[in-house]
Amino acid sequence: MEMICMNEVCHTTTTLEWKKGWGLKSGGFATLCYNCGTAYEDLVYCETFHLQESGWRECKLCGKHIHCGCIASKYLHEYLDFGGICCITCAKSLVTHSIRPSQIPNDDIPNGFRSLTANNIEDPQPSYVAISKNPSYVENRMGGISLDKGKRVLLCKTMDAIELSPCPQRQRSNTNGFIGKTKRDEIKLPIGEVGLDFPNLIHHSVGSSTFSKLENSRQTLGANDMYASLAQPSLDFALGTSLDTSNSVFPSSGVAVDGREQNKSPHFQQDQRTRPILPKPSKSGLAIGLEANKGMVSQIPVARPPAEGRSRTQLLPRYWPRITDQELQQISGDLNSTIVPLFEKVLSASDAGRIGRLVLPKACAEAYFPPISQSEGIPIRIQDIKGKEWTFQFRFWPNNNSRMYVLEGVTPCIQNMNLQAGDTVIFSRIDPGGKLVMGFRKASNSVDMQDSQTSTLPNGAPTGETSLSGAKDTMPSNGGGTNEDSSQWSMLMAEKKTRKIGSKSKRLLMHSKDTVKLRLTWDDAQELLRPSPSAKPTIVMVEGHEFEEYNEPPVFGKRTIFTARASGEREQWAQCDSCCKWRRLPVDFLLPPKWTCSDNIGDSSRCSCSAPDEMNPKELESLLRVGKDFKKRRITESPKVAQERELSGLDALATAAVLGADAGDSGNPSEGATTKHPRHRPGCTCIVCIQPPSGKGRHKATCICNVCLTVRRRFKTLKLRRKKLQAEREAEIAKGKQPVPPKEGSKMDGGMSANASPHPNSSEDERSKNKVPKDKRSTNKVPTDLESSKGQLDLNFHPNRDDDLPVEIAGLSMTSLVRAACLPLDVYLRESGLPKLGPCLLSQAASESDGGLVNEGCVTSLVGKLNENEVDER
DNA sequence: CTTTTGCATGCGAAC
DNA sequence: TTCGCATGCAAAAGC
Repeated sequence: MEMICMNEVCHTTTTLEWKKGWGLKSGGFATLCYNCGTAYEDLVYCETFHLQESGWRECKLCGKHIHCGCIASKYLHEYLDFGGICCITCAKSLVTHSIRPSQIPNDDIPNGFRSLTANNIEDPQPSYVAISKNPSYVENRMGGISLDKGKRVLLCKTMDAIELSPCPQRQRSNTNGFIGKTKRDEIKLPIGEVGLDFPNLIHHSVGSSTFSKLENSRQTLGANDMYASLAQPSLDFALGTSLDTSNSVFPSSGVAVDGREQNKSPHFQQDQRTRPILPKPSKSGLAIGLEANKGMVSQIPVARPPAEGRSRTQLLPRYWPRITDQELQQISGDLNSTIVPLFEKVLSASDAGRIGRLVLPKACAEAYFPPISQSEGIPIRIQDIKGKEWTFQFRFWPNNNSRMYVLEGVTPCIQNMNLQAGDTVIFSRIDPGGKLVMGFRKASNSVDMQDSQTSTLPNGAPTGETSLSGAKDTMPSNGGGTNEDSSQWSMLMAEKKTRKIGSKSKRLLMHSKDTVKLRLTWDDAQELLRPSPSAKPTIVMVEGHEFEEYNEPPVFGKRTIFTARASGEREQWAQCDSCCKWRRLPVDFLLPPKWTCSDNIGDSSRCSCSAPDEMNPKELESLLRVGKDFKKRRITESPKVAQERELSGLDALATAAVLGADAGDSGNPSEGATTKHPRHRPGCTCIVCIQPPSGKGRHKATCICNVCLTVRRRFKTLKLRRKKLQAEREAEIAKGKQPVPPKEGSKMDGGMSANASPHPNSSEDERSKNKVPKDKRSTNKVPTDLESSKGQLDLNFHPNRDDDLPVEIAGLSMTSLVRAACLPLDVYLRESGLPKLGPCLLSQAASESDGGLVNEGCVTSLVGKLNENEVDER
C-alpha cells in the first residue's frame, strides 16, 4: 500500500508494509513506512479483508456485488472506515463531498493518491477510503484504515482516484511509474484465463473471521490452481499470478508443486505467516505508467521496485529490475503486451559457469516462482519475447533450515545469450498471460572488452546494453573460437573484478549504462564549465608548465557554438537568452550562464535585442546544425571511441599541426571551447592536456614525429621572427627611439626556452652544454643562436593558444590577429609595413611553407604578432 | 576420467 | 545473531 508517510522528516510517497510482532493493538500488526520505518499503528490490518480476498461482497450502500479478490473483479471497490467495502460508484458519491486533509498540501499528494477524506471534517471517526484499481493489491496490503492521531490521510490508488482528481504526471517519477491512469478494462482478464470458479469463491468468501480460514481459503484456491494447471495443455509458467489465485499454469508434469496445496512445508508455512499475502499480478503498474507517460519516456534505467507489493517491500534493491521506460514501452508496444519487470540478478561465476545452475535470490524465487514443496522442484518455461522458450528446473536445496533456490539447466540459455559472470539477467513477466521473460544486461567490463555489444529490441530499437529480447540479435550463432576466448577472458576479468571488489561492493557497482550516462553528463558539464566571473586565476608553474588555478569553483557557462570561416577565422556564436538571436563573439569570450544582447558590449552594433540578426536564416540553420551534429556525435560516440579519442590527443595535435590549427575547430565547433577552460576536459587536445604527466613519454630530441617536426619548424620560424624584431629594435635604437624593453617572464619565451623541451632530460643537457644561465633562459630575450635552441622544443607551447591573450590589445582585436595569422609571412610583413626579411630568412621561411605546412606562415605570423604585442605592452 | 548432483561451508549483509 | 548465497567438495552417475 502506498501513501504519503506522515513523518515530517520522511514525508515521501512510500510503501507501507505490514509487520507483526510488537503487540500492537491492531492484532499484532502495524504498518510501517518502507522508507523511514515509521509505524502507523492505527492503520490496522483488516482481517476481514483477508477473508474476502477472493470472494464477492455486497456493497453496503447499494447492494451491488463486488468481487474483490482478483484482477477479474467486475467492479472496483473501496474500503470504508466503518467496515467492509463498497463499490466505486458509491465511493464516488462520498468523494464528491470530500475534503483534503489539511496536513498534506495538494501538490504533495503523489500521482494516484488523492484525498477522499470524509466530507464531514468534524466527524470524530474520519473516513479513509482506499480506491483500488488493482483491488488485490490493496486488499493484500490494507484493510480498513482508521485515523492516525487526527491526521486525515486518504490512501487511494490508481485509476478512479485519478479520474476524479487527475494528478500531474510530473509526479510520476515519485512512484517509478507504477501508478498512473489506465483504462478500467486493462486490469481485467478473462475469467477463463484467470481460472477462477467464481461461485466457489463466493461460497467460501463470506463469514469467516479467522486467519486460519484464510489459509483454508488459499488452500482451496490452490486446488483451483491445480485444476487450472491440469486443465491447461500449455506448460507455460504464468509468473506471479500463480502465487495468489489462479492464472498460473504449471507444467503438467503431475508434480505436486505447491506447498499451499499440500501444506507439507513448514518452511512455506512460516513464510505464509510472516508474509501473509502474495500480491496479485499487477498489470496496472507498467501499463499504467507507460500509458500515462507517452511522449515523455525516461531513458534512464531505473531500479524499479517490482510492481508486486510483496516483492516491493521485501526484495533488496539490488534485485530491483533496471530497465528504461522506453525499453518497456517499445517492447510492450510491439507485442501488444505489458512487460512487468520483476527482478534481476548479477550473474556470479557459479551462475555463469558450466555447471548450469543459476542461484535465485530466495525472496525473488518465493515471490515470483511457483511454490515448491519438493526439493526436486518443477520444470518451468521461460521465454524471450521472440518466443524462444527455455525450460529450466526450478528447485531448491535444503540449506541450514532454509532453502536455496536454483534454476537448473540454464547453461544453454546463458551461452546463447553470451552471458558471463558479472552480466545481469532480468526476469520480467509479459502480461497478459503471465509468461516469464528472461532478459539480460551486459556488464560494463564485458562491454568494454567486446566492442560494446548492443542489444536490439524486437522492433529494432537499440537498447544499449539491456535486452529483454533474449539477445537474439546479438548472439553469435555458435561460440566460435574467438568469441569463446573473448568470453573466457571476459569471465576471467569479471571474476577477478568480482573477487577484487567483493560482495561488499555489490551495491556500489555501477551499471555500465549508468557510467556512460554519467560520463556524458560529466563531459557536458565540462564543456560548460567556466571560471567564475569574479575569479582571478593564479598562474602556477608545475614542472615549468603554466597552469591556471582558480580559488573559486567553476561555474556553468552558456553553451556556444564555435565556427571557422573559410578564411580560417574562428568565431563564437551565442544565443541571447532574451531575444534568442545569435550574436557573434570573440572566440575566447567566456559567457556567463545567462547572457543577453545587452551583455554583448564588444559589439556596439549588436548589443541590443533590437539589433537585427547577423545571420540570415540559412546561415543560422547551418550554424545550429553544426552545433547539433557535434553534440550528436559526442553522444552517440561509443565509450570505446571516446576513450580512443581521449588517448589520441597527441595524434590530434599532430593532425592539427599538419592540417592547420583550425582544421579541428572547423569540424568540431564546440571543441573550440577549450580556450581558457578552468579544467581541461577529457579529450581535450590542447597542449597542456596532451602532455604526459611527470615528463614520462616525452619525445626524444631525435624524434622526427609530426609533432616534433612541426614544433621545430614553428620554433625556427619564431626565432626568425624574433630575430627580425630584434633587428627592428636595434634599428630603432639606432634611430634614437626609445627601445622597447623585453618583457620579463614572457609566457612565450618561458615556454620555449625554459620549459620548452618535449625532451626534458635532453634539454637539460642542452642547457648545460650551451651554458645558458637559468635566469637568462627564463627571460624573453630572443636567442641569437638558433642552434642553441635545438632540442628545447616545447610541446606545451601552443602556437594557436590564444586563451591567455587579451581580446583587445592596442587596437588589435582577436579577429585581426587571427586574420593576420592566416596571412603568408611576406604578405603580412608587407601589410604591416614591416621591413622584408633578408633573402636567406625568406628562403628559409619559404622552404618551410613548401614543407607542406599550409598554416605555418599563419602560425608564425600570429606568434610574431602576439610577441610584438607583448613587446609593445612592455 | 569426466560430469553431474547434492550438500556443506564460510563470508558478508541484514536484522 | 541470523540469514542468504557463492562456492567448494565429495559422492554418484555417465561416458
